[in-house]
Amino acid sequence: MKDPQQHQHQHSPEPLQERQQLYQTIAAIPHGKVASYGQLAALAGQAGAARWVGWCLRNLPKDSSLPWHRVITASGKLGFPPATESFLRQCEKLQQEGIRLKNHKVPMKVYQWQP
DNA sequence: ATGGTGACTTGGC
DNA sequence: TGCCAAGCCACCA
Repeated sequence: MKDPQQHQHQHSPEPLQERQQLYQTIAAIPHGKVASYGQLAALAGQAGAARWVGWCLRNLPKDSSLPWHRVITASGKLGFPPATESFLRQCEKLQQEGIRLKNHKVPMKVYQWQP
């Protein structure tokens, strides 16, 4: 095709289903393990959409029981700035699962989920 | 349509 | 090890 952009009719996309796929992937992270945003995006069929994963978690329903605390950055840092309420909540939940943070970071070599 | 923002990632210094 | 610039994705003003 000469001009593919003109042929994108993209009628009703279904981001819902893609989000469900992501939720399912996050729910599969075992207790005591963590996964990175990018890793989860790829596993959910959305490679390269790490920021989208962050957005989904940000907009997670309040009543959701998803283990959001097991999702961290690829470098082992948490998604929140240190000393924030959310940061502390996540810290506690991780520690409850036996995950100890070193200098505000999770030792990925040890705790990263490897499906 | 365009530019800015964020619970990101990767590659180079 | 750590900071920065680009690249990426979805959303919003």
